[in-house]
Amino acid sequence: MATGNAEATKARILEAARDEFSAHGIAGARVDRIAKAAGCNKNLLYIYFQSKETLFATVLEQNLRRVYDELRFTPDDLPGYAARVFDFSMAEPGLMRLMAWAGLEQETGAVALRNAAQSAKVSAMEAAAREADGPGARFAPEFLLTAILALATAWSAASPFGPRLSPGLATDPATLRMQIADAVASITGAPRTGP
Amino acid sequence: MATGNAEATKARILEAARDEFSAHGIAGARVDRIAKAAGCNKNLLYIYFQSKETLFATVLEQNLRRVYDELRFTPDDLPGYAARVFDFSMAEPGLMRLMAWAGLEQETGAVALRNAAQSAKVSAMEAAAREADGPGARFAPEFLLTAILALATAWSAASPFGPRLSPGLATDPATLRMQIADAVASITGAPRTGP
DNA sequence: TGTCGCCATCTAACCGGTTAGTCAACGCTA
DNA sequence: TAGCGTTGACTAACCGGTTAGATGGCGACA
Repeated sequence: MATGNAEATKARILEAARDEFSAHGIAGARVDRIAKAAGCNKNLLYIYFQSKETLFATVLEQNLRRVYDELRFTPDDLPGYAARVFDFSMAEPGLMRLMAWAGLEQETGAVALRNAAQSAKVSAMEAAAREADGPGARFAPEFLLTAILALATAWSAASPFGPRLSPGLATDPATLRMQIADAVASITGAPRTGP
Repeated sequence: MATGNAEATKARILEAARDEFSAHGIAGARVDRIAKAAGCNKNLLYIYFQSKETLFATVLEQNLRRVYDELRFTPDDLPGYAARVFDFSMAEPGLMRLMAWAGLEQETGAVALRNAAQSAKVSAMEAAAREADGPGARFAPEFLLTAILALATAWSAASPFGPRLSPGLATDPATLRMQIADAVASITGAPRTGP
């Protein structure tokens, strides 16, 4: 582990940092723990990333970008999008928690990224609505988008309402997924996939 | 401020603690700041409440109880309930943040309280559904309840999706309230209040 | 009535462990 | 040997929690 793999070390640090921040937030995270988990010295963190806050910002941005890359937005199939968001939120509880921490702490860094993603989606929804000129949607795109995201992530690890209540008898993900898509369908007025 | 009003001092501490915890969470909160804001000595906190964690638990439970007292649950008018939850979440952003922090940190104290409230509501919904024996609801009560809460609080200060995006052009609360109630109506199948 | 002692309330100062952040040097590779 | 990657040792500040004591109202007793 001597030389040559600075890039690998950086990646290891980012991964460890992701876990630590996801578990404890910025204020609760311990730099020593991150270094230990990454199998390197604490000082490396400060050489590669300037500070704890910068490290968090980097981790957040990197993972947020992953979300936007992996989650294709389909303005003409919002129930399907909701289902995919749900899948993602269940597959990556750590990432959900990370986003929740970032929201609570006054983390300003990723706001721009999020705003851009949001307005892109809103535009796409407007375009889709214009194309299929039906009866005119009941809700504005901004409202729908937030509602869909809230619904799709309501059962994730970061939500105060979902998993912590009655942990044993959690509905199995498959039916939950279907119900979410169904609910979104009835809000948007889209045709339901189920019977 | 010498003697006699221990009760008042305790209340002042609890208020200051609520603000501090709401702003910074448990790990980020500073006991010194709480004491200063409460206008008393730090040691009093440790006399009246045993530790920082206990103080947080006390603050949380007190405020959670307030929620359950002030928010009447109406199983036969879920859109109205959603609207009231929304109003509450907008009127008390600090409390929303407090609950979000408690969810992220592994705060176990208030779970029992919440579970009790949840199952009471689920029972009430089942009873209401049995009484008005319509076509049988599309969704199970547990699902509906979580969905409603997620929707109603999606625009609160604690939500990652709502207010932080496009802060200037936030839809005004009145229409937002109506839209939420409307969305809940279309999920539950309840008659809509609007046209 | 004066005053003595008691107890609840509250405070200033302190403590020891922890934490973010730094520094000077070492080894490996080219 | 030049330099990047890496490290152990270090520090200054911070922070939760503690200790010893000040303040002042109040009842008991003479």
